[in-house]
Parts: sequence; structure tokens; C-alpha cells
Amino acid sequence: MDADSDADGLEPLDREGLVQRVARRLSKAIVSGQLRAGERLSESVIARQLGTSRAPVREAARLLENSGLVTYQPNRGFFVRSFTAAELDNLYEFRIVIELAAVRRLIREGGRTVPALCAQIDVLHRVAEPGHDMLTQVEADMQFHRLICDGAGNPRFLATFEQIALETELTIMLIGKLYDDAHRLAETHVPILEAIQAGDETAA
Amino acid sequence: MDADSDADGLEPLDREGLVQRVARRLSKAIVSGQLRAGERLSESVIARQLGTSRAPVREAARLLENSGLVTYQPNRGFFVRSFTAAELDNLYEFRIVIELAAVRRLIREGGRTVPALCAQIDVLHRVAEPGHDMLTQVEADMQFHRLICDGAGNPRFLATFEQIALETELTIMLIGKLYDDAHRLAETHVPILEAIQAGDETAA
DNA sequence: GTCAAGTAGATTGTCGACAATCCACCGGTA
DNA sequence: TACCGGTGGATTGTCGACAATCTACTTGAC
Repeated sequence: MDADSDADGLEPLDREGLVQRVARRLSKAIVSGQLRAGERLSESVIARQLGTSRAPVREAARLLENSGLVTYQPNRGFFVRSFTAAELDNLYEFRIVIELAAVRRLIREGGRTVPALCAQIDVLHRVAEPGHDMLTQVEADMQFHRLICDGAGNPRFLATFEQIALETELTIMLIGKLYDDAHRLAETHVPILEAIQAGDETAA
Repeated sequence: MDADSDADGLEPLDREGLVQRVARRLSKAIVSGQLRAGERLSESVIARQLGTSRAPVREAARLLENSGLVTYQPNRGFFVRSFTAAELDNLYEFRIVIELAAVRRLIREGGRTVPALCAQIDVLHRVAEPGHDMLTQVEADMQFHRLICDGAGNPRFLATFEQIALETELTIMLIGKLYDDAHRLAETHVPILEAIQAGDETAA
């Protein structure tokens, strides 16, 4: 499901640890809304549900804490993160800063990932058609922005992006209505791409 | 041996968890150079040395992983992070991006933390006098930049700063010679402060 | 001598159990 | 009734033990 879809089949890739599987399961449950904001994450309950012990659940929860999906209170445990309006603004503003810097860097770098960005806009239009749920659309959108940070030539932009990617997804899913017209959303990405191609830093 | 014998006041405040204590101990050992780059962090050895079990050590190591001080390889364990020249450049460039954005935000916010910044420059000069080791100077320097990110009005700048603060300290300690003349270092911070006071975004 | 397979030791990954801590409920008292 | 301390249940924090995995060494064949 990740961006590493160019595998040649030699690597089994089953080496994914239990912790990562638990983390993905939990993050999906949170982003999809199955676990609601403020809800407590009982280590024992989750461990029983997933058929493991508490140790992997605990480590997975710590991973999700870094991703901003859950908060941790000493001696009280983990809770699904809830966002105030101010936190939403702060997250959005921070994303702008990071991605703007990434775009500038990408332009200076020559825009290696432009073809991938074009392709991703096509994907955005495709998932805008009826029959695709919102989560799919959100992930396609995120992938576009991920490609920008990925092509910036400084892995830290991608790392920072990944760090806030999940909570960004979560907030978008919470707000939801931004995606009323997915086709229009796809169109809003075109000027960014054109600015990159033209090498215009300010336009982006 | 351990520093558990300090509290004489009313507030015990000893409520700091074991994990945090282990994490601080390890981070100090790494930043100070006691543990060298590439060295393996054996969970059992550290646990025995600190008189705990492996569980807190493991959690502490995960915390340090987020701070970029150690790397983790599945089924192999934790290692003290080592930096390539490119990674150093990337870290430095990223810091510029973050702090520049923070300064802009701080100026727009009215520069509430300007007095604290002034005071911190005095501190920088004080620790530049003989008798203070480099680690103290580095931490005073970091504190100046921390205040900038703190005053930006968006907690995410501070959070991101904290996330890369320890590895920044580590890289500075590794390079070392940047601090040949600590007084000159202190002076380099003055123009930044003046730009903030003047409200000049580009100068910063 | 070189290389490969096998093996022993050490380290991490996971587990179940116990101790420490928190939280909600309950009963007494003014 | 309102307030306060005690108490029981539930949850997290830590621990020691075992299983899975990796690493380094030995052994043997070519």
C-alpha cells in the first residue's frame, strides 16, 4: 500500500514486524474513524483483540504518538488525539511552511519528480469518479504532496512530511467536507505543478 | 551512586518516570561523547548498568530514536547514530528553514520573547568566559534558538525544534571547532535579534 | 587456501505475572 | 445536602523468562 510499489518480486517482504502491523492496524482504525477522538486505548483490550501481548501494543502506541495520532499521559495511558481549532490552524500553517520550502528546493533541484506529479494528478481525477470512498481520495491527495517532499533532495522534508502525514489525514477526514468536489481539488494541484515546471518559486 | 537524594523541598517532583530518566542518561552519554558513533546499545548491558530491566531501556531508546540520536535496526537493536557529510548538510539546511519560518512568525507576532532573547545573549557571553566547557556553551546557544521557535506562536515550530535539538547538539559537539571563539559566536546572534526588533523579515 | 554449511553463543522479540498507580464509588460526618 | 476520606476494581509500569533471530566461529569438503 505504500509508495514502494516497484518491487521486482525478489524480496519476500514478510519481514514486517508485529509492532508495525499493530501500528498500521491502529492507525487505520483511527483515521477511518473507527476509534473516535478522545477515546481511550486500553493496552489489554487491544492486545486481546489482536491476539498479542501488551508489549507490542505499547510500542505501536508509542509510534503512533510520534505520528500525532494518539497522546500519552503518564500512568493513564494512550488516548486518540483530539484537535482544537487552533491546533488545526497550526498544523495547516506548518504544512504550508514545510511544503513551500520543499517546492523551492524541488525547483532548484531541477524538478526530477515532475513526471510522477503529473501521473498523480491523473490518479486524483480517477479517484474523483464515483465509487471511490473519501479515504482513498485523501490518500491520493497526500501522495501528491508526498512526492513533492520526496523530490526536494533533502530527506528531512520527506521525514517531516511523513511525521505529520497521518494526523493531516485524520484532520481532513474529521473535517470531511473539503472534498465535496474531488475534481476541483485535483485541479487546484495543477497550478502548483505548472509553477514547478516554469521554475517560478513565488507562484507556488 | 544514583542521584535520588536531592529533594528537600515541599514538592517531591520525583514523579519523573523511570523511562525519562534512562532516556536523559543515555542522551547525555551520547551527546557528551561517552558513547561513540556507531556503537551498539545493548539493552541488557544498559539495563544492568542502570539497575533496571530491559523494558524501560527499550522505551527510552525508542524516544532517542525520535530525537535522531540512535538508529534502530529490526532484530539487531539500537546503535548510536553516525552522520555522513550529506546528512550534516541536510540537518543544517532544515534547521535554517524551520528557524527562518519561526523568525518570520515571531516578527509578525510582535516579538514577545525579545527580552528573553536579550537575556540569553548575555548568557552566551557569560558562558564564553573561561571555565565553562563546550557542552554548556552549546546548550546556551541552543536555548537562544529554542526561544525563537518558542515565541513563534505556533507550538509546532518548537516541537520540531525539540525533535532535532539533540542531534543538532550532537553534530555540533562532533564538529566542535565551530566554537573556537565563543564570544564571536554570541555576537553573531545580535543581528538576528536586531532584525526581529526592527521587524525586518528579510534581514533575519 | 577458500568457501560453504553447521553450530554455539549472544541479542532481540514477545509473553505472562506482579507491583505501583489511578479512578470511581461508597459511607460517614458536619 | 455537601464535603471528605476510605476502599475496591481496573489500568499502567516494571520485571524475569522463554522463543525467535542474528552473529561469529568452527568444521569439513573441494
